[in-house]
Amino acid sequence: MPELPEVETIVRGLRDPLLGKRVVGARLRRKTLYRRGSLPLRRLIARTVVSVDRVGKNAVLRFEPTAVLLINLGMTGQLELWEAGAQSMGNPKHFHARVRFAGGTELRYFDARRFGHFYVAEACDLEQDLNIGPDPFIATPTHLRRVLYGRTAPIKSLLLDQRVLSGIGNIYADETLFLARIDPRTDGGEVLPNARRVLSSARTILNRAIDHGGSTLRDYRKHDGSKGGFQVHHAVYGREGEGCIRCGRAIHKIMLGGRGTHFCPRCQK
DNA sequence: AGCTTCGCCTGCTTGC
DNA sequence: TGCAAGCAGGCGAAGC
Repeated sequence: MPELPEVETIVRGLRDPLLGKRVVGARLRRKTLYRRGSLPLRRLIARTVVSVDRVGKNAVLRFEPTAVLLINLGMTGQLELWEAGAQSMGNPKHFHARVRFAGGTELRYFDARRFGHFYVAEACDLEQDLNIGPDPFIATPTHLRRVLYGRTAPIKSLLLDQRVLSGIGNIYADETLFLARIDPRTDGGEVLPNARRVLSSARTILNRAIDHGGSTLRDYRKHDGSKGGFQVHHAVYGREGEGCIRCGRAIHKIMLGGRGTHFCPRCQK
């Protein structure tokens, strides 16, 4: 599942190869992958990439003359950087879009479950149009306290809400709460005194994950087709029944807000 | 408004 | 062995 570390890894890999390149062809075959209000992908033809960044879990490419391409990978989206003459790594069965650049480089999009979204606009206010909050590297404890104040939903569910904090998905929500030693079922409003610890834990986990190129459970791949390495460092996610790395007690798995949630009942209060 | 559930979608896993 | 049901979940919509 491409969360912040996975998208950050992909974006870093795409930045140098794409900066300054001019689009000579672009096509998205499956219309359902467009986010509402998007211009067609071919609108990018004859424009040049001037920046490649990440906002929350989205990859954001900006162009001159003015245009912006926003890609959300959903659950199984893959961005492959393809060079002329190379073998494609993606499954052709799930090939949905390509952007061709002068010189022969292509950006290819694969997505088995098709939960991803493309959004093309002449200009856009990202935070407003995406309706997302700051990511954990940008957010302050004050911001977190403000958005959690009085909330009765479980903190785990609120960490998944991109309007509260952007970039965190199911894996890193569980890992963050383990490091912060907070029970995922705790009411959001009761976490206010620990907002600083939640934020610093999120940053620690996300930074570690980025250092390892993200977590590959099944589908996630970097831009060059290789896998991430952080999955072997998960403390709780996917470790139901195994021993807690801190106290040895079995990790529990419950459903919270419809999501599988992993935690140590002894270490997380 | 806030909280929860559902639907989208495919492929791997589980159970009969 | 084979088939059907179960499960995974990011995100937006719908229901309460």
